Formats: sequence, C-alpha cells, structure tokens
Amino acid sequence: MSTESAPRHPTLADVAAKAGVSASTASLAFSGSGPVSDATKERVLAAATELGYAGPDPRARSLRQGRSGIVGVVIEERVRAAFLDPVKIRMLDGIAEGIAPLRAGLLLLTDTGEADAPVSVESAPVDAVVLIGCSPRLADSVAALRRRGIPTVAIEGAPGDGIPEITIDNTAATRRGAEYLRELGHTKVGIVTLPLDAARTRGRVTAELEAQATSTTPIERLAGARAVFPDARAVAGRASSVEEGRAAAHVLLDVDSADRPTAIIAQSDLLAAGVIRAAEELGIAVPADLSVLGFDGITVDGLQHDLTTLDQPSVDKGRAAGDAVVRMLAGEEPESVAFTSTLHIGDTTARVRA
Amino acid sequence: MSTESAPRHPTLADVAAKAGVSASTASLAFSGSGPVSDATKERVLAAATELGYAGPDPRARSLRQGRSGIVGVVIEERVRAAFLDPVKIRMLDGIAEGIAPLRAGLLLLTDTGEADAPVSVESAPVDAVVLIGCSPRLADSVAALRRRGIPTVAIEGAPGDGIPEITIDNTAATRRGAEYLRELGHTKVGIVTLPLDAARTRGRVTAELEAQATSTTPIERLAGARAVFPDARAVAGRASSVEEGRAAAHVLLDVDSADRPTAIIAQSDLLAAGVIRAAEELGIAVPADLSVLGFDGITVDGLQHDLTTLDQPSVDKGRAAGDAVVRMLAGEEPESVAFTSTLHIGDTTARVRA
DNA sequence: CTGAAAGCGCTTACAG
DNA sequence: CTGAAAGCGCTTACAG
Repeated sequence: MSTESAPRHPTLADVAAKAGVSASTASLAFSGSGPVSDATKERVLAAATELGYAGPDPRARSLRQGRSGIVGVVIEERVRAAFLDPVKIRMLDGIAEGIAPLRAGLLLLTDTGEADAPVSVESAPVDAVVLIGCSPRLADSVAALRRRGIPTVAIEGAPGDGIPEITIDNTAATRRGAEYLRELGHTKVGIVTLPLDAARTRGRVTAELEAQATSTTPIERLAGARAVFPDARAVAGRASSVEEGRAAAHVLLDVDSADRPTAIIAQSDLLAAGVIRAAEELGIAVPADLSVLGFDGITVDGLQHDLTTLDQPSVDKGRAAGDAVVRMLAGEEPESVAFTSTLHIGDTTARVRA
Repeated sequence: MSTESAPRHPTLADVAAKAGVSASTASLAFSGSGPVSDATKERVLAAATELGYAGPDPRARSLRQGRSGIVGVVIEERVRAAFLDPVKIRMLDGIAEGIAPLRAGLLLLTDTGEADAPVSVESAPVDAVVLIGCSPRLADSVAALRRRGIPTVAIEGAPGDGIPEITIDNTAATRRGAEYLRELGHTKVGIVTLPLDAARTRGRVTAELEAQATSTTPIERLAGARAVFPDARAVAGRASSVEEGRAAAHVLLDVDSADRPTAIIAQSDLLAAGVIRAAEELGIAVPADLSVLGFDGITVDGLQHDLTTLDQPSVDKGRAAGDAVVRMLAGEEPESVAFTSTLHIGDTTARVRA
C-alpha cells in the first residue's frame, strides 16, 4: 500500500460534476429532502460510488445547519471513576434513549476546570449538554454554556436558573425506608453514607465533616434517615462500592453486641451489599440479626439476597434528561422533573428480635 | 425570563466590528496563533465580553481546519452492556489518555447496523475512530471509514488491512496459566468461558457451539487452556459477570466428587469471582479443594481473595490505541501492538491434594 | 503588527 | 424537477 500523493477526498462538487448535475441537486440526491428524479438520483449515486465519495462531510453540514448532531455529557474527571457506578451507566443509557429522536451522538466531557483539558464544555461542538452528578466547580462551565446559548439539563446538582433539573426524592424516600425499619421495631440503626466531601473522607460522620459536605445527594439521604433516627451513627464510604460498604459496616458492627445496630441504612445498593458481606464475616445473620436497607434498585452482581431498597428510576432519569434536551432544541422550555423512588421490600429486612 | 426576539448569537465578525479590527485580527486574538499587540488583543477581548461572545464556533472552526477534535469510540449496542465490563471502562480511560495530545473528546458510537441508528460511524464528525471489541457485522462500518479516509484502530477484532490492531496474547497467556495449574498437580480441570456466539448461549461448550463462535477472545483463551488440558469440560457464561461465573461453576462442581475438577480456569476475573462464590456455597474450600484462575487483573469489588489471574494491561491497550490514532493523524502508519499478560499468583490456587 | 480575500463543503431559499 | 447564488463562521496564507 503506497501512500502516493494522497489524492484529496472527493467532495459533493466533484460528484455533481461527474454526474453532470449541480451541487444543489447532488445534495438533494443524498439528503432526500427535495424532489429529485429517480434517474438523476441514480446517476449521482453512481458517480459517488465511482469516485469513492462516502457522503456529505458532517463538518460542513453541521456548520451550514447550525447543528452538530452531538450531545455532550459531562461526567466526573475520569471515565473510570464515573462509570464505576452502575446508576450512572444506566442514566447514560437513558439519555441515549431520550435523545434518540435527535439521532445524535453522545460526547463524553469531563468537568476538570483545567486549562489544558481536552475539548471542554466551553469549546465542544455540541448542540446541548447534560450534566451528570455535577460538582460545584461546574459553575464556570455552566456560565459558558449559557453564554453560548447551549441548552443544558442537569441530573441532580442544581446549577441554577434556566436549567431544568432531573431529581429524585432522596430525603423523602430514605425517610420512608427508615420508617419501615421503625415499623419493624428497629431503634438502634446505623447509616453508611456515600462520600460527603470533595476529599471523599472515609469514616465516622462528624458534625465537622457534614459541614464540609459538597455533595447534595448523601446529605439529603442522611436527612431522611435522621428524620426518623436522629441519633443514628453514620459512617462515610470513600465511594459507592461493596468494599467501602464492607469497611464502613465493620466500623458500625465491630462493637459490643449491646451497642450494635439491628439495622443499617446504606445510601447505595453497592454499599448495602458490602454491609451484608461484613455481616457474613462477623457471623451476623441477615435479616434475622441485622436488617439492611439499600438505595438504587440495581442488580448487584453476585449478591444472592433480594435487597430491600429504595428503587430509583435511573434509566427514566436519563431518558427525562434526554427528552428535556430534545424539547429545548425544539424551542420549548421544559420543566424540571422530580422522580419518586419506591420502597422495594426484599429479604434483607425483618422484624427486630424480641 | 422572557424569550424576546432571540437575538442572534454574536459572531467573530461582530466582535471584530465592535473592537474596530478585522476579522483576521480578532481570530488571532482568540487563537493566539499569530502576532497581535497586547492592546489590540485586549480591545478584542473586551468587545467579546461586552457582546457576550463565548469564543469561536467550533463547527465553523472544524470545517475550516478539517478537524473536529472528536475521536469516535465504537462500542457494543448499548452503553449499559459495554460498560458492565470493567476492562472496557479501563480501556476507555486509556484511550482518553492516549489521545490527550489531540485535546479531543470521545464520542460514543454504537455498531448496530440499523438504518435508523443515531449518528453512525458513517456520518459522525470524527477525526478518527477506535473500535472496541468489535463484532463481525462491523465490516460495513469499517468499509465506510476507509472510504472516508478516517484513521481507524481496533482493540481486538482484526477488521482487516491498514487498520492497526491492539491485541493481547490470549492463547499464550491462558496456556501459561494452565501450565501453572498442571505444575501444581491438577489434572481434572474445568473451564468457564465468556460468551462464544452472538446469541450468548449459556451452558456446556459443545463442538457445535464452538463452531458457531463469533468472538475471537474466548476462542483463543479456550485454545490456550485446551493446549494443556485437551479434555477439560467447558461451560459458557452469558456475560462476564459474577452471577454467570457462579451459575457456570455450579454446572461444573455439582457432580460426584470423583468427577469434580480440582481447578477451574475462568476467562475473566468476574467469572472467577463467581466460581469462588459457588465453591463457598458448596462448601468447597478455595484454594485447598479448588484452585481458581481468572483473567484480566482487575480488582473485583467485594472479593476478599487475591485472585490468581492473567493480568492484562487494559489501560495500556487503550492508551496504545489512542497513541496509534495520534500517529495516524500525524501521517504516520503505526504498527499493530501486541501486549503480554502476566501471570499473577494470588491465593486462589494451590497444589492439588494428594 | 494588521487587513482584504479566499475558501473549508455543504444546504437552502429562490427562480425557473 | 433542476440550477445559480448566497452564506453558515471561521482560519489561513498573503500582502502590506
């Protein structure tokens, strides 16, 4: 394969010339958005094939049309970190479904405010943007998006006016779960939280740590649990993972059995799976001796239990965000959407032992 | 917030006019790629601020420059399916690192050959494309990419000439792992494979199923295992997951203890974790009564064991693919890269009992 | 250091 | 049903 003089790729003009028609007609033959005789269309397509023309250049098309056919999704710094969480992946899937009418692609954008960052929110050729679990530092990006007039939707994160938000009832849902535990007779309850602060501090949740919290979701869920069990001890994990849940549960469970909680409220299903794991290790039976409540409603790979959890509509959230994007691009001003999580009662919660 | 007559967004020309300079100069002030006096630059920037100009339109820029600053990544049909696999996520992370010099974004593309698909490989405004775990049906897309002259790199999948591939030594690595098991005295060995065919058939691997296989990776790894244990029974999982590994292991282990394998070769770490789980359930001690070998070298969330596994450089693979893309865009013709996996000896393998 | 001109490749009113 | 013209918003040689 010799590289030769790298012949310029053929353009629509080349094809039109070869087919003996105007560029306009050739364009119509490809887009099908105008009346072209079958004979002409065939001739154009034949010329294209002969020249090895692979269809209109998307760059030129997007300039002309004012649309790039790309929707940006802003995630955390690294792909790895963001997609460790099955809930985020499901949301992404939902977004893809929601923007389907746009026939657009999803561009991964990170929200590192660094100047040397790759294509940023400020300069990416996107028609719209969805912010996923966005951090406070996102403020700059939001400002840029607004200046650019790029429709923006946020999934949990409240970045300000004019931006529709897709949320769930973190506080109320957790409260509902906590009330269920109380109905089962539990009074000694522990809590395992998602990372509260930017540093992802692990360990006992102190007033000090709560004051430093930057993430709204864990704080809201914590409030819901505290509404029912004001004095519940809480331990924060460094991430939403089985391993972190396990570690946090050990802190709560590795005490005199008199002090030991009879129920643990975990802020995610992965954390809950870790709590169950810790209980197994300590010979504490679930749910007989320990009730465990999760949050998310995902299927935790390898977990044998049917977890009692707050089932949140992750895919729906993504779809709603995608749908809002579609509406905004159509000139509408979609409302924010608040979803409700439902308490799924599985086999990890039981009445407290007499 | 009244919408009013939606004032056209300001363009570089508007800014230039306001600043009293030419468009060329205004452009230079933004890009910094030419000599502009500080005074002029300041004037331009001030005008931009005043008009609410957020910088050059990326669409126009990409048409003019012939680069969109976007690299496409072709994954399986659904985001959810593709990113269930931690190895793929790590590769994606590696790709992001590899293309960093490009300062480009990653566009998620799916390889459904459907006509009504969203922005496809055929029409996406990408400068280059990385194929991840691509299926045979990808042939059409590859043809389109070639016609378009879009540099393409494949991570495992051999889509043909001119396309550099990033591979690992599936067969040799598995063989090495199998030999290690043999050295430990194992002769009765079972295999748990990744999905072999497009339908993801679960269960015993028959000659018939092997003949229908469309995925190269599991076939290569199977060959490596069979090179040492020709008669080993194999069971296929529907996916790379703990749950599938568990189910497959039950098929292999739920037999008379005389027929029971003393070691199981799993084609992924998630599958291996499932095997260990099944062993726990059956009261079979790992590694005392059953040795378990994985593949990947990821950290399986919640797994207490230090898994003996073939450690493959997932992130490196992605980075190499990204690097190849960068080179191709620079006019080079990068070679294919073959990585080597290393046997990591953990605590899940032991000498067979006398 | 600055400006006038051309053009990236396409699509879209507008005539005919 | 087809064509000539304009222009999407920018960047880049090229003069000065």
